[in-house]
Amino acid sequence: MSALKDKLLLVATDLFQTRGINSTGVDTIVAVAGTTKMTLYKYFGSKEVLILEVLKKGHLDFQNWIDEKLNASSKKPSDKIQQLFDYIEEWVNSPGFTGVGFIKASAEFPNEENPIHQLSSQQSREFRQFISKLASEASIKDADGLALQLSLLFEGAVQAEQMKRGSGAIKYAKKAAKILIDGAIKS
Amino acid sequence: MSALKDKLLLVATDLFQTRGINSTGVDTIVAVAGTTKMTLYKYFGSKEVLILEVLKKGHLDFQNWIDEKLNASSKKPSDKIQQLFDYIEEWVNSPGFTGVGFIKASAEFPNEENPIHQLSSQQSREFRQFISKLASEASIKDADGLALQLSLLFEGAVQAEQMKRGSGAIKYAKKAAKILIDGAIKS
DNA sequence: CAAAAACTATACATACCTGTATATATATAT
DNA sequence: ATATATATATACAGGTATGTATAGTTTTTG
Repeated sequence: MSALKDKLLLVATDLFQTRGINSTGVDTIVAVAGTTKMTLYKYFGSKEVLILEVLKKGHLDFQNWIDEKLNASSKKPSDKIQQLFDYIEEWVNSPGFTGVGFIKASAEFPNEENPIHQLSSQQSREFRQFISKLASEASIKDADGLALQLSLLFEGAVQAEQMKRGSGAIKYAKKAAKILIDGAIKS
Repeated sequence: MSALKDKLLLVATDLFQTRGINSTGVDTIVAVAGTTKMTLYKYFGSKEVLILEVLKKGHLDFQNWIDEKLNASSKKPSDKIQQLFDYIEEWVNSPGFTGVGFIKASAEFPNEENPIHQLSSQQSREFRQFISKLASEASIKDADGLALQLSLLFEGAVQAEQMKRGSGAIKYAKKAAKILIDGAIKS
């Protein structure tokens, strides 16, 4: 991967999150990245492609990070699901955190036929399936149901944290998650 | 209130939710409303004012609707908080539902100094305080904590429902809410 | 009926957007 | 050292956005 392409992805990720996707022009992106439009359009054929790649990279980075954390800390499935929100909290509170791409993207592109909306929707679904797999491995009966509930807490908390940093939303989401997980295990 | 102003607010509300705020031009709004830009700019001095008024009306309408429902069904505080998500479900599943304004608006205007973001943030806070008051009247100890958790579920579920209609998110949010409320009552 | 208010029709100024065309400079590699 | 790939600089085409200016029409009201 070229250094400039990487830089463009990094800058675009930050600007999209802090200023919004539609409100960020390609001129701004290349200016901040220290390059020109010609280069941007060489690596990404259009702004839409750039947005899609930003979303893909963000999702992949998060998935890899959380996967690594969970595997490093414990091998027991029942521990993993319990620790999920601990790591989400750590991730949200990390300095570089600017939000979750697919949550904002789906709000800015509500049309279901739009490729950006479709990718966002798919990533949300993938994350839910990831939680469901954790729940399933922890022998929880209604794994899909619990996964949906936990993903609601996750998306709600990230939303709240984006709306106002340091809102404490994650802390209470974590507590709620524990209650829901414990309830799902017993039943 | 003028009939045309009302129509403009109605049309703008729908278009903002279904196509996004930034993606909806004033030309489109006046065309659908069957009037002209001159009229729009007479009632609303700018697009920003229109957006703010759309948000205010949407929030007020929802608050009035849910307030009325809760007061009509029961006078017992402990019933009210339990029924909150029943009515939210009814509201989300109603035909006219197109989403929650302040959730999308805060995503499209992430800058905390933007008046639209500030109003969205305030409305989210107001709704949380409304839940907190319900919880408090139902003699729940950590009313603020529970309110935050329920609002996360609410925002997450609406987000999910906006992302994909008929996702069943509300149903599971309701179940989760019940668990969290019961847990908060006992402790 | 006549005056005032409300509304329409249309053109336009200004700014910004994405995407491209053209020409030039700078590394890198054989 | 010279060809090739990579990046820059800049201008511009075509579209769309918000907001305004001007003039004419309809509706309401006294």
